[in-house]
Amino acid sequence: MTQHHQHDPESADGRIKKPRHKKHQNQSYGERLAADPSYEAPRADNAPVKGYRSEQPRTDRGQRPNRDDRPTYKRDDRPSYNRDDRSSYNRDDRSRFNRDDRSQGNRDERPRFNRDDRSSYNRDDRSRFNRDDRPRFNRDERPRFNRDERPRFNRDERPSYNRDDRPSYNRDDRSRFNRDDRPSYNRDERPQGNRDERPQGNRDERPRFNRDDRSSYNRSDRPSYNRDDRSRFNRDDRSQGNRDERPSYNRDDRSRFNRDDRPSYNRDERPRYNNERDNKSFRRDERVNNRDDRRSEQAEQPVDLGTVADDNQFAALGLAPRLVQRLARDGITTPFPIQAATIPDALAGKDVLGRGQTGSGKTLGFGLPTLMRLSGGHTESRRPRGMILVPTRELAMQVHDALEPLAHVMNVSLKLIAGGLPYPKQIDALRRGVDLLIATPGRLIDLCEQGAADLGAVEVAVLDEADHMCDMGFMPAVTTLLDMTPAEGQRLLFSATLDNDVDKIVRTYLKDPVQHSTESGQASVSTMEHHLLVIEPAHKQSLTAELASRDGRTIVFVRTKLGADRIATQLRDRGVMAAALHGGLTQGMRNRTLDQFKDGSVPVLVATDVAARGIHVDDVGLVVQADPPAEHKDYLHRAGRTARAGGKGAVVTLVLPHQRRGMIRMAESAGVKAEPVRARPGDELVTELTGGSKPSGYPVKLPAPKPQRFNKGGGKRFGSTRPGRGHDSRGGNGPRRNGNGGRRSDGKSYQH
DNA sequence: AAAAAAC
Repeated sequence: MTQHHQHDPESADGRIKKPRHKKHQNQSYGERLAADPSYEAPRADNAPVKGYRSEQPRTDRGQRPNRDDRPTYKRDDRPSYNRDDRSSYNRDDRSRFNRDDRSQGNRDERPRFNRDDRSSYNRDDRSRFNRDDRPRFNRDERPRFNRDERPRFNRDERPSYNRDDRPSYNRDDRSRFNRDDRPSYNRDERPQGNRDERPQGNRDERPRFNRDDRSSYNRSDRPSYNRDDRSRFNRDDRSQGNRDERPSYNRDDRSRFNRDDRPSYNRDERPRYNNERDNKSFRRDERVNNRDDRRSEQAEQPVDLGTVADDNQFAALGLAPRLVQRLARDGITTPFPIQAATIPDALAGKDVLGRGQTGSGKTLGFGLPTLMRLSGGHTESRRPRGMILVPTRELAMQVHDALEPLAHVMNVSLKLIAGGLPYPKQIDALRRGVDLLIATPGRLIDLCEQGAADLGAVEVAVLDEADHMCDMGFMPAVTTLLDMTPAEGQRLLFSATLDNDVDKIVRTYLKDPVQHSTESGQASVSTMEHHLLVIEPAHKQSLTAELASRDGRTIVFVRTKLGADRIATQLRDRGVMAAALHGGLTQGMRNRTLDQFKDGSVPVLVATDVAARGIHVDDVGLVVQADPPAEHKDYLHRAGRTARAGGKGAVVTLVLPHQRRGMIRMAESAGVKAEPVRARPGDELVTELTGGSKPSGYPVKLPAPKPQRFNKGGGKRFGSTRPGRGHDSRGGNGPRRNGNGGRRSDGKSYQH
């Protein structure tokens, strides 16, 4: 920029100068003043400067005086607030407010406010507001609410509310309750009740209540309540109740609940849960020894898992035979594309960036290499060597359950670290030394801060659903945890989509990552159909109910937690068995609801986006988005709950008119080919989607939770030592609220 | 922008 540029806004003294108007650009001030005498020359350099640089007193500029210049606030100088100096507030000197001297204010002389003379407020005299003349609100002409013509509420005609006419409530007229006429309650006049005249009631003559004469209440004569004389309840004489002879309640003799015979709940013999509790010793050194013993023992005698077919492609990826055998036992013999792509690289120790659609098998994609790597190593107390981070507790459970049998054959111990379940077990497991953690961020950070866990030995760190983990809210937690892991460790990052701030994480934490994207980040499952229904707001409820009343499993997605509760209730009121799932419920409720959805007793799940990602339930035939998703990624995640594993599925999005444009754009970016269609309840399209079944209209109730008798704690996971409290590990009454106590971590309150 | 994630 040249020094004398025409538009250089800075003048020599550094003040901002307004550029001249274009029209007068070539005129000097003199010339312009000559042409227009009213023209005021612009401020010269010595002209008074306005604003804070001005020499002008602040008060002249309409500002309050500077602190030191303000005289009026000095305590002793203030004239007006000194009580005794006030002139105008002196009570007796007031002229205008002197009660008796006011000319206008004399009550009886004021013309306008004289009660009876006021024209406009006088009820009967008002002209404008005269009751009978108002055209639209004329009281008497309104047919239904006309005061005097209403037959039922006319004051004088109502029989029952007239004070004096009411027969029954007039105190003195009551016939039945007249004090003096009541015969039976007057103490002295009762014929029977006179104390001395009662024939039977004479204290000493009454036979039946004589203390000593009673037969049945005589203490010594009662046979059945005498503690030692009872025959049936005599402890030692009971034949059936004898502790050692009762068959069914004897703890050790029960056949069905015999601890050692139950296969699945026996802690020590369950094959899949075997990891931590093998040893009965509580002394740490012994436990460690036992643990090592177990390892070598199992290594010597591997379970016979069947043979590996020659063409098993998992074997070709470089996985251990035992792992391949275990997979084959579950019928998993052909790797999904994402697995085939990432497993070799991950096994080679490289950092991997995996992008695959929901349901594409990402869990095994990172799980198998992780287990391979951790197998056979040595884990110190509190220093796990592997960590898998997931965004929701449900997902953590799912990953844990999926990897558990595989971890078992690889002799890798793993532990679910998530909120909502008791600390002690997690802390114990860590202290004992657990190889692999599957964790949600909050609890893991908590445990690290407590000193229960140390991530300094983590060789493999996995981030599942990375794009979600890189959300604004999650990012700090995730970076905190990744910062605690050694930089030279291997990092695997898996996600359906790789946008958001994923690249920030990738740049910071991954070394030369190998990227594998098996599919585009778009909807490409051919067995999934998409429908955008443009609906009237008033039809939303009934349409949702119609769609959800179909046979088979349905997930209804809504935007907010309150919305989930509300719609679930509405659906049940209309006869559709539905339950809400969101993060505001107790972990126990969340588990129960998900279990009920999985076992089919509740076919409709109304969920927030807590269920949008990763949750796998078979045979969800329809996803209804009662509220459109916030963005296209959410659409894909939600849609991914249906048409899993090659099944068929439909996604129906209810779109309100004002959401139409945004929804079309979203569908485009999601790669969904669907035209918005107008729809109302009962339409053919809706019938087609639901198979024609309609909600019954009769309210239904949620199934009661299964009675949990011997399986203490009430569930297959999150077992509490206190029966009856479900999974809620907290004390106290009332529902457990959101994990952070009903308060958001960002300090705002929930608003809906 | 809500939801999720710790007591």
